[in-house]
Amino acid sequence: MSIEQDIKQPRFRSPYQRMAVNLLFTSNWIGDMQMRLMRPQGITLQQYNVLRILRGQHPNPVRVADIMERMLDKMSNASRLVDKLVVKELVKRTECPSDRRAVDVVITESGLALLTGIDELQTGWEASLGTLDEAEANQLSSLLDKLRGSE
Amino acid sequence: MSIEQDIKQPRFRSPYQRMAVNLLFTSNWIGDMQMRLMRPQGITLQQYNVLRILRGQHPNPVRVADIMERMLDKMSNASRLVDKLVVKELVKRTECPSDRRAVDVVITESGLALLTGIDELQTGWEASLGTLDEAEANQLSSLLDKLRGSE
DNA sequence: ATGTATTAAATGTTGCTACATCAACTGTAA
DNA sequence: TTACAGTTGATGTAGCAACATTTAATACAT
Repeated sequence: MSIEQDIKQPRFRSPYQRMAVNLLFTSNWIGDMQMRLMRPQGITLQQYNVLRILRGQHPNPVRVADIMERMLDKMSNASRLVDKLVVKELVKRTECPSDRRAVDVVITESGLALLTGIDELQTGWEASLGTLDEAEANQLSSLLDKLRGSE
Repeated sequence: MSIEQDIKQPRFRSPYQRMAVNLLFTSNWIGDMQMRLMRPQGITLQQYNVLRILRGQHPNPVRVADIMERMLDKMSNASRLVDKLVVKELVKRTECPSDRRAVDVVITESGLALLTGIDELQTGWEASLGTLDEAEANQLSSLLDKLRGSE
């Protein structure tokens, strides 16, 4: 369905405005599906992102500042996200011995197990994006990269 | 810059995962710029979206439910967004005479004036997306439409 | 060694989303 | 007319983003 129909706006000022609106809309559409995927697992999308980052470095610890740097949503409160994950016992937080300001965060076995389960769900979800073939998916990525190239 | 560099993740499971992550990231990138555009105007991005919808129907009133339907971010609290705009005197809220459950919302002169000023800023901002030419912008939109086609 | 600047994390505030629920109102059928 | 289902908007809650500020620890210059 065209973006015009999806948001019931018949005209746009320019191809650029149309593209920008389409991007925000499609991103929400994807984020929404991802969120619905995570909820039954007891975590939110942002908590999942933190866990993924931690798994990427496992068994090495990751500092809160490093987590922030790698998050998609810029930075803000990785500290509070880690809080929630500690409560769920999906990560462990220990004071960094070499720098007592810093905090080392490590994913637990329980956290790794959760991610393993989610991996399967993710693979299934990606299959539902099959309206684009691989070449088109790559082309879309390239256009996005080029768009941001302005910076 | 490639998405791999932007988020410091060297590999993705598939072109589809890469595309999805790229979409979320680029959408945040655009939303961020838009937000910075709005803030000096004293409104948030979501409040701006509500005003745009109201201007589209001006001088006809729009119901809260209609606003929700047209918002990019699905539905939730158009009611509270209208609250904030009423306080700023950018919109007026009156009980709908034909159906006392419904609420008619209309943009004020002050609201229209604000949007006129923002229009210029938007046009300037769109120019900064010029790393893509118009054909590429249209192509990107088409790919996004096709992606959502799965539904 | 001491004072200053810098860094890391935590925390407080505002605004938003998603969801559930509620209250008021309307339409319809018995 | 009355009962009930559906609709419209408001509101309460949890979670996250952006931003500013605070606290603690460290680095550095004098």
